[in-house]
Amino acid sequence: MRRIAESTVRRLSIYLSFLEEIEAEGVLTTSSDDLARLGGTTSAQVRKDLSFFGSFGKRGLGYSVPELASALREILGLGRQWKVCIIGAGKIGAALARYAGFAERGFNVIGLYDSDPSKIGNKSGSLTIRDTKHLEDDIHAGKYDIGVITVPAENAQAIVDRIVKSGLKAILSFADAQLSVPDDVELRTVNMAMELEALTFALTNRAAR
Amino acid sequence: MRRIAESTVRRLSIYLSFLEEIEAEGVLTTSSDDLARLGGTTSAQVRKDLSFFGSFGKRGLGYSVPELASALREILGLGRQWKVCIIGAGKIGAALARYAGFAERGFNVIGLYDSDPSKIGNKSGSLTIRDTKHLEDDIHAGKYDIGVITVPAENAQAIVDRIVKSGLKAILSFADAQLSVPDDVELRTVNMAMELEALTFALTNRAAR
DNA sequence: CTAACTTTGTGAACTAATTCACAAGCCCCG
DNA sequence: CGGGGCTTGTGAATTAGTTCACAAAGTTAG
Repeated sequence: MRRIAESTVRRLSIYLSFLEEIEAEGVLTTSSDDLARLGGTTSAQVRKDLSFFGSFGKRGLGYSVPELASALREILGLGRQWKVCIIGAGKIGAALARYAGFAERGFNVIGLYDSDPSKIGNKSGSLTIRDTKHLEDDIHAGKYDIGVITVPAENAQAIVDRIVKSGLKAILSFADAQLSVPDDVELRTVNMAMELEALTFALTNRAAR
Repeated sequence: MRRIAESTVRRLSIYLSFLEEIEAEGVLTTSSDDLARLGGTTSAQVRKDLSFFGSFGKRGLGYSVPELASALREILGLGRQWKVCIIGAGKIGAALARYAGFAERGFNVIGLYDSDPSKIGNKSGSLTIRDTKHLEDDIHAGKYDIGVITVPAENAQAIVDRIVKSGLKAILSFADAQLSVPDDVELRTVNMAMELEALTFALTNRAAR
């Protein structure tokens, strides 16, 4: 399989969320044009994106909503349950731990860690906060597929190094820090400062656009 | 000015955060090579990114850390304070409202809204939760530059429509929904589902990469 | 002052991503 | 059952973004 662009994967997510929405409404077929209108792209782009993975539509007719949704779930790896741990039981970590949207998509948050002794043992929702010193053992035991990092920026790289060393291959970081991981580990960073700066850049340079 | 790529703006943020880090350590000069190593890019990319905005270095020597940091702050629109409101005082909204990282960068969260009568009037940190029915008036009064949306996905578009109509030009959304805004409004979306799906896509298709 | 050494800034070359445009396939109607 | 009308799937063309490669400009040492 050819290397798939990140932008393509992002759009597949968008298509899928739209498909699930209309699937729930009982809509049976849709078209690349419909998908494009919602996703803010073009119908050619939609078809090109899908074409990397196969051929899912019927010419003259469009796509079967349930079939395409199911195919996209498979492509995106949503055909199974994923075990997630959150490291950092601060405000954001706790908010994420209780975020229902995760479970709906097959992401089961089954571990929450912190290094602050005053937090360890406390409950956050249904989870008991564990000491980060157990992280290595828990990861080795295959407890988790994905780690979510919500520790302060200055501790983030150290935690990442530890969990990478223990064999975790996918990390989502909310730390305002530039992290580095080996090539075989997938890292995504949600950096609020960066998003806000993209906004202020646009506001400041509006005249130029 | 030529249209600046989003990827360039993102990298400028990364360069700036590195510069501020070493500025605090008292480092006086740096090079495109240093900036590249940290940002996970190449020195040519760094120089190209900067070249869209002018010429900031000295050949043979590199860049003055304070000067380049200051130039980047100016370019990114961080040379001033920004007034931010958060709409949706749920878990995530409340966590963001108290997030110290915002203020450090000149983003002052001075308004927090919710439509739930049981929340209105409550305090979250130093902010009192206001009824969303005041949003239009407050925006018209010029209270805010940027709106952060943390309402449930199903209400997000309605809120966006209201604040756009009231004249707000920059929105950061955390709702798991595809939102649409007019061309002259800048919208960024942080979609957790999408980030996780990018991870599971990578995990599922690892062999192919 | 000159030569050796660095590092920037930037056209040119290259690579990646998007859009175009149209043949191919399928449905429906008469 | 054949023709008109749609919509897909996909090479080709275009546009956008990255990397190369080197002249220009500055620094340092002798």
